[in-house]
Amino acid sequence: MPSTPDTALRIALPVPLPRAFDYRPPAGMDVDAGWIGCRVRVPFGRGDGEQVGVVVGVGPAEGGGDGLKPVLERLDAAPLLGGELFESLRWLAGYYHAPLGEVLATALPGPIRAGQPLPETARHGWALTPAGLAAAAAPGRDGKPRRLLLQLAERPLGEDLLDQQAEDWRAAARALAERGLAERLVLAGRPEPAPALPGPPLMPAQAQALAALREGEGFRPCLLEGVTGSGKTEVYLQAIADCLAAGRQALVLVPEIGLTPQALARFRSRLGVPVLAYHSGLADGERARAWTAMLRGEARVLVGTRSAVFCPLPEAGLIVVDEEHDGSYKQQDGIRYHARDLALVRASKLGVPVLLGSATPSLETLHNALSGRYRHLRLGQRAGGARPPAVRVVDIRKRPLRNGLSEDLLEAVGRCLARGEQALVFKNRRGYAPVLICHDCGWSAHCKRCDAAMTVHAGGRRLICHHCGARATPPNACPDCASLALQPQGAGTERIEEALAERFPEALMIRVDRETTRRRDAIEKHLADFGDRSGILVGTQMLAKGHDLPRLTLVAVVGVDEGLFSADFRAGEKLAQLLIQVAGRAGRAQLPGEVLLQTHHPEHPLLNTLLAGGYPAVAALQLAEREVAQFPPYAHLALLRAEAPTEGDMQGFLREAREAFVAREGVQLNGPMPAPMARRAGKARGQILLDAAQRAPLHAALHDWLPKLQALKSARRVRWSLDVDPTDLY
DNA sequence: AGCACGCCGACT
DNA sequence: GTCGGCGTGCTC
Repeated sequence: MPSTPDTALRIALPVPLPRAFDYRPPAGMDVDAGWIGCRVRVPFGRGDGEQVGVVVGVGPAEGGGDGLKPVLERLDAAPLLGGELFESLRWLAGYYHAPLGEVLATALPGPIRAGQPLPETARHGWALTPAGLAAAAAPGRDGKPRRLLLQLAERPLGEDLLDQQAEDWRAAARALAERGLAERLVLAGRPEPAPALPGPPLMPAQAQALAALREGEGFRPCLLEGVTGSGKTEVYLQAIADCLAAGRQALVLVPEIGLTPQALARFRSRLGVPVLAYHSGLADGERARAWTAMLRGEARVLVGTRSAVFCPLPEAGLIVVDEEHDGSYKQQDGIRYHARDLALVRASKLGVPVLLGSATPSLETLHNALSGRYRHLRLGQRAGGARPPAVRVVDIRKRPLRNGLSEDLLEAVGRCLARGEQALVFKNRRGYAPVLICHDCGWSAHCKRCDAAMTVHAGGRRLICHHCGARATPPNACPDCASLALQPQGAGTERIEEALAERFPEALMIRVDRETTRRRDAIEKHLADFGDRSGILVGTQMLAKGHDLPRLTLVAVVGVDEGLFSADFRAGEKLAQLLIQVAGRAGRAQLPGEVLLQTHHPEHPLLNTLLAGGYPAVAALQLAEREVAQFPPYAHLALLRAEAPTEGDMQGFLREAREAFVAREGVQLNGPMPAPMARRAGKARGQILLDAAQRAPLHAALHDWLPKLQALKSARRVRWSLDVDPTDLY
């Protein structure tokens, strides 16, 4: 469009205001649509404040164009956000009812958002000199330099790629350089797609799944359902190799605890191109570099956690979402987006296949697969002929428990150790005991700032609130009745470890939970130390997936009952997923596995269904329940949460919010109601839940409602947020 | 969210 | 007599 005197630039800024801002072009500059997607520096607010924003539109100013401030500086010569990614981010802003500026701020790596120039992404590599090429053609003495020489004779290799293939190539390279046979240089352009290294032969089910994935073209959402060990990763690898061979980029999303060095190493050792990692543990500069390398097409494969879904894919060929049911794909603060759902939207706009993998698919995804919206690819049995583990329910009604452990369970652990194998005792609760109770009057230690009991730690010498982090020293006597009969009630991982150590004093044992495993790679270290020696692992969720434990044959689950009677409508689904995941750790081809579920409710339908029919049966049962109760995926939810220092402010806001809601056909408003934890960290918490059978009226209602909420004076006294498709109703 | 402007308590 | 508390209003 021609630039007229009143042409303005619409700019999204990283502020929580639901609109863009108009600016005048920089003095003497013409603007056109080529500015859209570029970053600009603009004056903002009173005083001399500046912000970096993104141009989202060019056209006549809405207010006539008078009194607009000028753009100070254009930061990108070419759009940073173009085409599909920009469209997908617009979709995200609309779907989650979040300001576009904030969405852009969430999507861009820190330094890029802050206006820094795009980082240098050039790769250094090694190539043979003419003398080197001649030497490669002639016979020579075998050794590391010789092998590198032959490798480089085929093509120059990037240092990233050499790092991926062997850790000790640098000495060999230096030796070649000293003899004038090889030289270090900057590699221009993109990595040549090299043939993938051969993997194990595919089993029939894997080959079928791959063939079904390859069929057709354009957007194809596929659910790859297969139990632990059925070879999902092998299908991913082949699909990625296809994608690379076609000269296209691949994005692989993994859960937060799934991006282990082993997982990365597996991708790296098999794909003939550099594999970039992207996760929250990366330094700002590294994230910016990986993002930019994808933008420039220099990087071909990116494996990352939730936020990796925002990386540019100018030459996309495939998106993989591993463990698609995993809760870490949903962001739980700021813009509460679901990375799996954004991955689907991106794949659709990009016209590429998206592969959702899981042994225990979310009910949403399963529903889409069963109704034919997604291709449903199934992998049947475990690789290498391993049998599924035998599952036994241990009924502990009226049985004495020693620190939460039944005699049955202890004996099973003893037998496992006697065989020289490994046992995993799983308890979804860290600490010594979940509550300190007075045996005489029933008093229990509660957090002053939360509606929650304090967890006993350090063998009874400390109380910690798991919700706000508050610490306290346990009283010597009951504050209510002065009795000295204060007892830790129930058991967490710490107490279970203690009890097992008492019973099996000789056994090697480690505990893996947030306490013992602060750092990201600490699990790896722990498990590497453990190796394949016989012993006991005690732990929480953290132990449920990943990490190869070849001698693990017994999995004992101690904390089943909490999940059976939770108020959360997703509790059953989550418990079934967790049990399947943790049970999947037991057993290998040569060593059959055993799983024990210790419960007070052996007759519970969820456990019986799981035992009789596995996850598919539980999923079918849960889907039927959701349909009757009109919960997702048969209905759609949005949750307005509010928290304030005083109960009155919080309730006042939610009351006014309710009054501001304009009734709409097909949308129900429930509440205000207290949050399941009505007080947390000293704040009163409440919520309003909207539900609707169809998305369209729900989103129309939210579109009308949000500006009204923003305008409420009571909104200033509370922290509030809207969660579209909440996964937890707390 | 920042940030500035604006009217009421304990300090040099 | 000031420094500063955070209430409320605005940001092209």
